[in-house]
Amino acid sequence: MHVEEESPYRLRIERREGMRVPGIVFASRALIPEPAQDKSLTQVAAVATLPGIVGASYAMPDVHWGYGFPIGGVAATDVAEGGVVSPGGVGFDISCGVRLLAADVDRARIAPVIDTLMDRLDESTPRGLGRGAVWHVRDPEKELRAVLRDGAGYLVDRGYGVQRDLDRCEDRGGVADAAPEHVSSRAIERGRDQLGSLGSGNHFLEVQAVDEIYDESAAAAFGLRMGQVCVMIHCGSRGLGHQVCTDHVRTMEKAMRRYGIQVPDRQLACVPVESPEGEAYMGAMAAAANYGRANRHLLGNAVRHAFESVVGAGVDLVYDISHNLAKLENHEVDGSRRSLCVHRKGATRALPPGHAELPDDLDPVGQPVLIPGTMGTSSYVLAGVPGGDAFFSTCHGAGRAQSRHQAARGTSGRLLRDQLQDRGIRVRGASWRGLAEETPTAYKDVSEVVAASEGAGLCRTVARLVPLGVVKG
DNA sequence: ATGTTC
Repeated sequence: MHVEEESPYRLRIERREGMRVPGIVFASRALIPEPAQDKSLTQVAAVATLPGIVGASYAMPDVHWGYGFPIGGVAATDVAEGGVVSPGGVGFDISCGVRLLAADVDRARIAPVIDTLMDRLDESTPRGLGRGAVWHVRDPEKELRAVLRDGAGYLVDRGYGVQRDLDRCEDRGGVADAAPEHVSSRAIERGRDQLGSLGSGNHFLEVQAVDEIYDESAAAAFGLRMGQVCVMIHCGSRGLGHQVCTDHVRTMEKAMRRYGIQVPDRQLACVPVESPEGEAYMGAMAAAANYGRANRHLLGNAVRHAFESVVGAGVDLVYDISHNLAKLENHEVDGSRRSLCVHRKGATRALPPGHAELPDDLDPVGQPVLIPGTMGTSSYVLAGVPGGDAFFSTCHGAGRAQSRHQAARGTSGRLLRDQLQDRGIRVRGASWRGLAEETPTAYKDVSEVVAASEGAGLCRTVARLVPLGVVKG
């Protein structure tokens, strides 16, 4: 494939057979995965063939191979022009995302109790495949439907969490047009006993400290100061979101022929946003997104209780943002305002200062963007900036460079835990195998990904966080 | 990512 370097951190894949728009990859050549084992640039080109796509098929610096769309992909379709929605452009883990909490305490003050704190978080964070959850209620099915409709707001009404948890959450804690009736009974059954659980894979809960501040005024507006203790939670919508994706991909595979849509890869199954199948998916996806926010909300609330009892410190939400979602947004395209379906898969929305959807206190600085690193490495807090041409989007994390199998072959979970603990990072794992698969050497360098994102004009860097202890899914 | 197989 011919990839031209337009400028540093901006590679271009020119239009050819079937592509409606070019491909734009915001990366240095060094950040592009090896094509022999990773077909992500082919996927960028394939996404460019989707009906109604506008601008370009974009990829972020952490791009790597995914289901249909690349992970790190951004694609927007024009709804009024027959633009499609594709579950592959959202991913199986609908509304997977990151929640960052800031404790009212500095790292020096928790040093004497950090092991106790990690033990408490270890106990209070259900994780691993299909095991338990924080949430216990009398009528789970009825309450689950309320969560699917209203998201975290329903939980605050019921006495879990506080108003700031909603003010500082994307969409104020819940997407408005969720349609629980398009979530199958099987999906609901899978989600019933998993609300308030981490899951597995790259999901984690980490106690961190602010180690570097690059932008004082933005950090202050976000509620962050040097040396402060934070908690980062990375998880998604568990089995419920997975089942929603599976159900609607199946429906679309059959329906798309009726709309005369042909795609180069079966995993790019899609239908017009404005079709019964498209609207059903959008509604079910929104419901799964509400489940995802409620999931992180409950885990964050458990963290708050752990800090209260072990440290005697309060914990405030900095922000909660998804990196696997499609949203209907208005953007200017070729000089006119259009309603677009913006798919972000392994890519984070990054609203600039002054954007109407920001809460008042974030209006002058832009939206916080939360970038989890890998185990033992830094994480970052970024902010949205004006301009950029990927519909206000940026990277979402380090991005895998090796398969899970490859990763596990190169190390062992026990060895990895010992290496991390030797560096003063407490590890509370779920499985040795899972730990080995998440070895930092299986990922790109998150600092390079962040530098490329800023260099490409997609965001600016606000703060760096370093890990003190990790509860691993 | 995922009751890692419909």
